[in-house]
Amino acid sequence: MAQDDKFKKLVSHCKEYGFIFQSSEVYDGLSAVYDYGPYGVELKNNIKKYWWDSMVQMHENIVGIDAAIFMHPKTWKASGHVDAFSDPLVDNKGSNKRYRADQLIEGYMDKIEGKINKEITKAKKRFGDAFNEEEFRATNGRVLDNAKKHEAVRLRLAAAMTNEDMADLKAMLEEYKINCPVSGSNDWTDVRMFNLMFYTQLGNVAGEEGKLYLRPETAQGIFVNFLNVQKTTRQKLPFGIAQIGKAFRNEIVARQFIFRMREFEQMEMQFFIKPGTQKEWYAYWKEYRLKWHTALGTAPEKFRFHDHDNLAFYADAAVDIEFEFPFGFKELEGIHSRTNHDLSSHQELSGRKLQYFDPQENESYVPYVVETSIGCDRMFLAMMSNALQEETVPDAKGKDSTRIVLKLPPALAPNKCAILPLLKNKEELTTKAREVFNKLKIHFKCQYDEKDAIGRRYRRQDAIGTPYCVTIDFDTLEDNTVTIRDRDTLEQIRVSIDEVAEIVSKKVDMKHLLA
RNA sequence: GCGAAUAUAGCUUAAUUGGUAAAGUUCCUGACUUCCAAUCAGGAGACAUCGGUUCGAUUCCGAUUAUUCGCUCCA
Repeated sequence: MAQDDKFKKLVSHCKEYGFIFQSSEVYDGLSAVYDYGPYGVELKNNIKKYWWDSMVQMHENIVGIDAAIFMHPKTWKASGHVDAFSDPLVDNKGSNKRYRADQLIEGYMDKIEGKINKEITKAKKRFGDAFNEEEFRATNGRVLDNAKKHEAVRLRLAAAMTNEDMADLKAMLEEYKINCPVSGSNDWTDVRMFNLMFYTQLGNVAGEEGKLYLRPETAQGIFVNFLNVQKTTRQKLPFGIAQIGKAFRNEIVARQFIFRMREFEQMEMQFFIKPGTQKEWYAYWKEYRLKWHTALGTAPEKFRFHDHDNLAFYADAAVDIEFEFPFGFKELEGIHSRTNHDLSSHQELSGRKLQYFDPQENESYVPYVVETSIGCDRMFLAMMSNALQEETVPDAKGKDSTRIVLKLPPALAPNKCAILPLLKNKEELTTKAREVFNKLKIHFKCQYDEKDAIGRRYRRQDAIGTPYCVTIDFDTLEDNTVTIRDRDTLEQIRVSIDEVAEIVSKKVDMKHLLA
C-alpha cells in the first residue's frame, strides 16, 4: 500500500468506525479541530491510563496534578511565550517568502545608517586629522537628512509596534519601497500579528486588563505549583509532577489529521533534580520512555531518537522520540533537560522563592528539571496507524478474502470482549448470551451483538480492534462452555463460562505492561 | 500564510458536452442461517456553502469553508 493511500484509509477508517470526527462537521468543519467518537474516547482514555499508571502509580516519587487551563498572564511572560512568539508576519507574493515586517523595516533603517557612515568615512578621508565627527554630524546636510529620516522611521516603527498597527507596517513597506530580497518585488500581503497563543477575556471588561491566554503547554501549571506540591506531599529531590491536559496553539499551518491540531492534549511530567545530575536523569527518562512505547508490542524499528540540533533557549539537552507515521518519522514525544530556567524565571517575576532546601547539602537552590512530554493525540494516531492492517484470510468456503483488522494492544483496545450468540433467532442462545454479557461487563468493556451472520460480527469487531470474541452456541446450553476467539490468530478455545473473565482479564490487563 | 489540486449517500466510487443522479458497501425492518464480510424480500440515504450567468446550474464563473500536497512555521 502506498503511504498516501494508507493514510487516507486510516482517516476514513477513523470516521467510519466512530473513532474521530471532524469538529462541527455539519457546519463544514473547523480547520484542524477534531472530536473523538465513542471508540476513540475509549482508546484515548486507555492511553492516558497507561501513561498515568506508568508514571505516577509506578513511581513513588511522582505525583499528579490537574492545573487550570487559564493561568495568570505573567506566567507566559516568565516562560518566554509572550515575547518570543508574537511577531508581525508578512508574505511576499512574488517569492512566496515570509518575513517579519519589523525586521524588514529595521533592515531599511540599517541601510540609511550605512549611508550616513559612508558620508562620514568619506569626510574623514578628506579632512584627515582635522575631522570632527560630532560637528560633521551636526552640520552636514546629507547626514542630517538621513539622520532625520532614520529617526522618523524608528519612531513610526515603534509606534506601529506598540499600537499593533499592522496597516501602517504594510504602508511603511510600500512607502519606503522595501522589496523582497529574493524576488525584488514590493507586492506584499497584509501584515498580520501572529501569536501562537490564543487569548480570551477574563470578566466582562474589555482591554488589556482582562486579557488571558489559553495555555500553550501544560508544563507551566506544574512549575508554578512546584512548592505547593513539594511541601504538601513532603517530597524530597528528586521527584516528579505529572499532568495530563489540554493545551492550545494557534499554529500557522495545522495539518495531517490529528497530528497537528490547534487544541490538543499533552501528557507531561517534570522531574525536579539536583543541579549537576541532569545528565543521568536525562538518560534515565530517555530509556524509560522508550521502554513504555515498546512494551506495547510496537516494533522497535518504528521508533528512533532524534537529537535537537538547535536547542531551545531554555534547554541544555533535548531529544525527540520519533515514530514512523504513514507520512514518515515525526515527533511523538520530547525529553528535555530544561535546566532551572522556568523556576528561576517564575521566581524572578513573582518575587517568590521557588527553591528547595537540600538537608544533605544544608542549602537552598532552584532545582533543575528534566521533562518528558508526549502528545496524547499523536500517541493515538501512532497506535491507530500501527494497528490498522489488511490481511488475506480464508472465508467460509476456504477462498481468500480481505480482512480489515485493527491490531491494537489489547490493553488499549476500546472493547475488550464481544459477546455473540451464534444465532439470533434462537431465544435460548440470546438469553444465555445476555447472561454472559451481564456477567462479564463488570470486569471490562464488553459489547453484545446478535445482528448478521457470526462471521460478519467477527469482522466488525476486528475493525474496531476488539481482541476477544466470546461465542455462545448450542454446546453452551448443554455444558456451560463458550468459545473465545482470538482477534490476531483467529483461533478459538473452548472454556467454561466461569473461566472467561479470568482468562480475558489476564490478557487485556495493563499490569503486565507496567511490570 | 503563499501556491496547486480536490469536494457527489455513513464509506468507496460513477454519470450528466447545462434538463436534480448510478452502483458497491454500510445502515434499518423481516425471513432464513450450527463459527469467519452467506442468501432472499422490503426500506432509508448525496451533488460542501453562498452568490452570479441562464428559461433552467450538481455541471460554467466568483467567493467562502474544508481537505490533501509543496513551500513556510513548529518555542
